[in-house]
Order: sequence, then structure tokens, then C-alpha cells
Amino acid sequence: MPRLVLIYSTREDFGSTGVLVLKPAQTETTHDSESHLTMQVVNHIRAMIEDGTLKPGEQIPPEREFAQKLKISRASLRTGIGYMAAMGIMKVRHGVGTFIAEGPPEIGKSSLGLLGALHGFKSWQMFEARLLLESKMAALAAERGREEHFTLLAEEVAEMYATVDDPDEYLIHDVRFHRTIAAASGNPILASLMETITSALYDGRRKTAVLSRSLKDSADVHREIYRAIRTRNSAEAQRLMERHIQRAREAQDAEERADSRKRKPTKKSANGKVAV
Amino acid sequence: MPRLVLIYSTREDFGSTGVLVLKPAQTETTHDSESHLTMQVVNHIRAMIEDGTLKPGEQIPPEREFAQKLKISRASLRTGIGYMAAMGIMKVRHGVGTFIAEGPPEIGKSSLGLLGALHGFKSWQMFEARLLLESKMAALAAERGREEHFTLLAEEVAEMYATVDDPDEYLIHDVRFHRTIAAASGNPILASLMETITSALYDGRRKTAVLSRSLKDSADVHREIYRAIRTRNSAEAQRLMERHIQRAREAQDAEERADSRKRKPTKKSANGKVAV
DNA sequence: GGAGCGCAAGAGGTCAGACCACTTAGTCTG
DNA sequence: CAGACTAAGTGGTCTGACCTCTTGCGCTCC
Repeated sequence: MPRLVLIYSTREDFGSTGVLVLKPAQTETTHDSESHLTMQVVNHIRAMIEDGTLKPGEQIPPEREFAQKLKISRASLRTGIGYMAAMGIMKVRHGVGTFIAEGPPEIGKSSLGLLGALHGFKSWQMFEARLLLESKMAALAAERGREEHFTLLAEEVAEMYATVDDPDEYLIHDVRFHRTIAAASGNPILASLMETITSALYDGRRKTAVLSRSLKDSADVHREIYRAIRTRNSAEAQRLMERHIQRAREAQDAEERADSRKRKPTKKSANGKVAV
Repeated sequence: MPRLVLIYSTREDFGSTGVLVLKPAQTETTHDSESHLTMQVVNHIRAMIEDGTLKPGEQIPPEREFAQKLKISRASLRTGIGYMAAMGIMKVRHGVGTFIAEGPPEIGKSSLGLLGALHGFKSWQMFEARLLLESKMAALAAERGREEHFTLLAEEVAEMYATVDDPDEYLIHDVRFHRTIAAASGNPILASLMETITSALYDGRRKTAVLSRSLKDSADVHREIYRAIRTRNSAEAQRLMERHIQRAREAQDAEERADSRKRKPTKKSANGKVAV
């Protein structure tokens, strides 16, 4: 009996936009990418995480042993692990072991780069997305941030002023500052999205050069943002953050133009990345 | 000679926030998840996409054949394919073939659900993210939308009014309406993020019930949004969209409360999803 | 005794080839 | 002609062997 179910699916009958389709329940084979066993592994590990058997940062049993416990072949287990590793849920270290990821979650980090190549994402679009996310998070941080966040932000601002002559060190605190705001926003999903876009944006490239021109000014801006958040002035925090990122973008654009003027061949940048 | 490079990396020495670290170039082994061969496959396919050999929707050669061409084992090729499938870049269909994904790109669709389980994403956080993205896209659509987009939006609104008595059919046009706005916003990255969150939000669950109460009212709201966009009133479009999604959220919250009152055991919803 | 080298255990990575399961389309049969 | 059957082609899984990397222990040589 072909029971019909409503499935939120992607189809190609409407230009490049998907639709909601009604289709037989069995045909779900075209799922996303899980052939029974792969999903079985994913679900098993998921269950272990949910019931506390496995926590972020911990190591899972050796493949040979784990495969035997799950009563599947090592190859299938590896497929499942590979799946979760691709999503950034697990980290595999050759010769050491396999671990549950920890730290700020990134949603399909490397995925963005690939998708970008497929659909032609542009640099300005990434900046636009980042601008939106970060400015909103700054506003939320002003509304929801707790004392501990304010303390951290203040520390990072201080560190920035202290390292205006050391671009590398400065950058560390710059990143931490933005991540702390993300944490203070109280919405880890937005934080994840920001993390994803940011890492794709600066993928492999050091932005030190961009900042080295006037780190003092940069520190001043961060200090202002901090103050707005500290005094729970969300509108001001959002406005300042918008301007800050807008300027970062202009600086990078300028740098890229200068770069492309120097290197004639312009071999789509070092490691093969394009349009990012 | 241990050359030092600046790497944008994730470490666990600062609470749950990562930092920018300075480390020996060789230690990059802990990369993301690519052991030479896997990456080789990914890069090869990426190259094929970039030079036009492969386009979205097209099929790649059979595994046995492709593996031979790349001079690697079928197992390794499958690892690479699995990696890209997990990111939603490729779709594998048992007994049919492997294809390059097409349609609206989703960044780590299933990833969000898993990450949610790991870091405890809440439903309201997803709504907040969606609210932010969709309202901003509505504003952008008002600024950048072209006639063709307006035409499509008008069509969908008309279809909505025509199907107020058929929730399933109505939902199709509802989704299309929102996707058209995403397309009109001119920023595919934001559209991808929306797609990801939306599908995670309604993952497996039909939201028909939510809408069935008063589809007529819903159609009215969409019509208003359309008008704002049509007249390039971006502020109004954003405001209306915000209100619209806010209400959708309230409706769903109400439904969930009603649901949990009926089913006592509350076995963390059908297919094992939680907190989504 | 301490610094450094080297080896071995243990983890993941790759390989080969056989066999299973699914989809599809063409063919046979009633 | 409709429906069941069959075969070809593609992905899915298994087995078990071997390779490579990381790590730490223990030996050797100052």
C-alpha cells in the first residue's frame, strides 16, 4: 500500500528553486545521503552523545573494536565516521584516534567554499552576510550579555591596545573579541553561522596586512563597540559594528586590488580558492 | 626547519571559544578531515566543476570506472564522494548513479540537527536566526528585486488565495514565495543559510496544522509583503516579514504545547530529533 | 644520570576483489 | 496490450591484508 507522506524536499521543476512534494513513502530512498548503515552509525553516536556516554572532546573506541561492537564492517563504520567528520562533528587524527568535535561549532565550514565554487558566491555577498550576522549579534549582546562577557570583552580590548605593534598578536584578540560577542548574543546558531562565514572568508589568507595600517584606530572602534554593549545600548552597538565591518571590507577590497596589480597571472589565488 | 605559519584554527584553551594560534607548519596534519586521497577526490571534482566539465545536476562516471581514472581504489573514491555528499554537494542514488547537487544550496543541512544535539540548540534560537535572515532578505528583495521576481511573487500569492482550502497545496506556494524572496534578495549565501535553518526547523514535521487555522489571513499577510516589495518599500517589507515569522513561531509554539499535552510519553518526537 | 635514538604497539588510511541490493528498461508471457 | 520477469548497470557492504603515522617506552651512548 503506497502510503503518501508530505516531504520537505528539493526538486528541479521550478527553475532552481525546490518545492514541497507529495510522494510515495517508499521512494524516500533518495533521502539525503544515508544508506541504512551510515545512518545507523550516525544515530548510534548521536545517541551516545545524547545520553552522556560521549562528550565533546572525547575519543571514540578504535575502529576495529567499535565496528565489531556495532556488528558492521570497519568499512561501513568508516563511512559513517567520514560523514560526521565532513560535517565537522568529529575530528579524525591519523595514528591517534577519532574524537568528538569541541569548540565553537562550524556548520559545514569547508562546505561553503565548495558551494561557492558551484554557485558562484561572491566576496561581497559573504561580507553582506557577515555584516548582518555580526551587527545583529552585537545588538543582542547588548541586550542579553552578562557580566562575565563584559569582563572578557574589556580584557580583549585592553590586549588590543597593548599589541598595536604586533599584528599577529593583535589579530588573536580581534578574533576573540568577535567570538565573545557571539557568545554573549546567547544564540549559538548565529554564532555558528558567523564562524562558518568568517573562516570561509579568510580561508588560508592572513588578513594581517589589512589591519597593520592603523591598529590603533581599530582598537578604538572595538572600544566603542564594547562601551555600547556594556551600557546595553543595542542600537548603537549594532550601528558601530556595521560600520566596523563595512570598513574592514573596504580595506580588504583595496588590498585585493593592490594585490592583483602586483601579480599579473592571478592564478586564482594560492590554494585554488576562487570567488571567496 | 620548522617554518611557522599563521593558521585560523579552533582550539580549546579559552572556554569554548577558539583562538588564532601560531604553530609549526607540519602539524597541519590535524587539518579538517582530509587525508590526501579524500582531498584529492574533492579537488578533482571541484576542478571539473570549475572548468565546466561537470555542471549541477549532472552525473559523474560510475565508481569503478572513475576510481580507475583517478588511479585510486574504489574505497577511497567512495570516501571522497561520501565527504561531498555529507556536505550536500553531491547526491548519491543507489542503483542509479551519483550526481552533482542542484537546486537551492543547503549548507550542511543535516549538520544543523546533529550540531544541535551536540550543543543544545533551541527552537527559539532557530526562529530568531530565521527571523533575522528572512526579514533582511525581504528588505533586500525590495531594493534589488527585478520584474521577473515580482511576477513570480504575485503568482504565488494568487495561488495561495486559490488554495486556501487545501493546506498541502497552499504550503507549496508558501514555500515558493519565501524562496522567491530569497532569490530576489540577490544574495545566494543568505538564501542558503535560510534554506538550511528552515529545513532543520521543520525537519520531518508537517506544519500544515499550523497553517490550517486561517489560511486566508496568511495569504493576506503574504500579499502585503508582496506589495511592500513591489513598491520597493524595504523598511515596510522587513517589518511585515518580521511580524509574519513571529506569528508563525507563536502558532507553532502553541501547537507544540497542545501536542505534548496529548502524547504523554513524549518520546522526543518521531525520528529521534530533539530540540529542533 | 641525562639526552637522544630507535623500535614497536596501536591508531587510522588504503587497497583489492568478491558479493549484495537497488533501479531501470527491455523482454517475455498470458 | 498489460503485467510479470529478467538482465545489465550502479551504488552498498564485507573481508582481511598491508601501509602510514603518532606516540611512548626503553635502550644506548655520551
